Amino acid sequence: MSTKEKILDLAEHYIQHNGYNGFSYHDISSVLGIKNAAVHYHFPKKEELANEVIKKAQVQFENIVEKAEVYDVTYTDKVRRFLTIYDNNLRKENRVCLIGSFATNLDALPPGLNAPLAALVAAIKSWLTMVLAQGREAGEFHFRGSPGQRAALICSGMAGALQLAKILGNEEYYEIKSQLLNDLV
Amino acid sequence: MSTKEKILDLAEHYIQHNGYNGFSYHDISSVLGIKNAAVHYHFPKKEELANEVIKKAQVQFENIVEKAEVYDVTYTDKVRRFLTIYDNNLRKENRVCLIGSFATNLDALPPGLNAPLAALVAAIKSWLTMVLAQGREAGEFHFRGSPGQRAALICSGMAGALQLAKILGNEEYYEIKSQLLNDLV
DNA sequence: GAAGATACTTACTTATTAGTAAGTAAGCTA
DNA sequence: TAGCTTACTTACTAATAAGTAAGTATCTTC
Repeated sequence: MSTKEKILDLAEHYIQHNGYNGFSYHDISSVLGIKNAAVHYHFPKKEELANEVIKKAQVQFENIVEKAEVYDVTYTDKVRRFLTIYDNNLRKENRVCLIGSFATNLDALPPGLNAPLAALVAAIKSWLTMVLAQGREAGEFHFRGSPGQRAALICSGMAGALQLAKILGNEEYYEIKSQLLNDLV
Repeated sequence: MSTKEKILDLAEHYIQHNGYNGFSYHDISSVLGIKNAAVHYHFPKKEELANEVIKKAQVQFENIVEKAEVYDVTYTDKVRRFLTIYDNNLRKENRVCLIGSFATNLDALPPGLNAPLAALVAAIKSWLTMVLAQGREAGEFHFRGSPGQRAALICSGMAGALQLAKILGNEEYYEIKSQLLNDLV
């Protein structure tokens, strides 16, 4: 893995553990055994670094969508595959949802991050809404409310679950996840 | 309102808008037209300031519980009263849940905040679990899963809803809230 | 009316922050 | 082999951070 990729991974790590204002270029460089100027060489501004982290999440989401398209036959499987994103965060030493982290510290963020963040959230909500609508159409889901509302609830519930897990432990996460899935069928 | 109370209110404001690491004593003092040392006079360390904010939230929660005990006859009303805490955050220029904010930045927080935070979350979950259990016993609720699981889902969903509202707008919040309530009955 | 407490200000310190300018060693390219 | 590019280091800067020590004005209490 290149230094640039390592920096990006560490930035992601810190954003999801400490928040955007809870880490410095020195934190990253010291872990990698390089100087903070080397981090600035790859990502001149912290805002650009955060922007790349968001882009990476967007790509990761698009990969999930693609795999769901190819491999998953049931809509439940598609939703479950989507939720592995959150599972992975839990496994990575109790990371919080990336979007949740940015949203929480939104007023202390460079304003340039707003647009890419909104685009990512909109893409996720739109895809999940579609999957839920189709799943209901196919008779697989029987939830109350509109697919859009339900999609918003799932994203919020999962993001909140990761936060709650940090304080009360991981069982909370799995219980919330299973309820969200149960309320779908 | 005393300067001390004003400082506390501003700290709460910043924690819920910027996160613990997204504001400074200078941010607070400049708004109040005093010097940063005056803030240190009332709250010597930032950790103590944050601790007082948590205590304030604990008191606020206990007031809600007390009022629910006295005024609310149905369990639905008790839950609705509890959810006004989140409504108020939304109204206050889209504040995020206080606990959610601390949880998100947990790894970049003074470790002394961990215990009071966990105590607050435990108290909330415990009370809400009780209300949901009694409401189901009384035939008022018919949700799936255990009351504890359902309580965790409601707290997570509401915290996530406030975060989602910051990015996609306030309608998301109300839709999520109404779904959480609908899934109860 | 003297003594102490309250609520600050002035004037610092030390540490950390994002960011930069200039230099360098190693590898690739014409 | 001369020159360019890549990936850094060295050595800064200016701003901001939390926190402190000493001084001061005002109010309260005996």
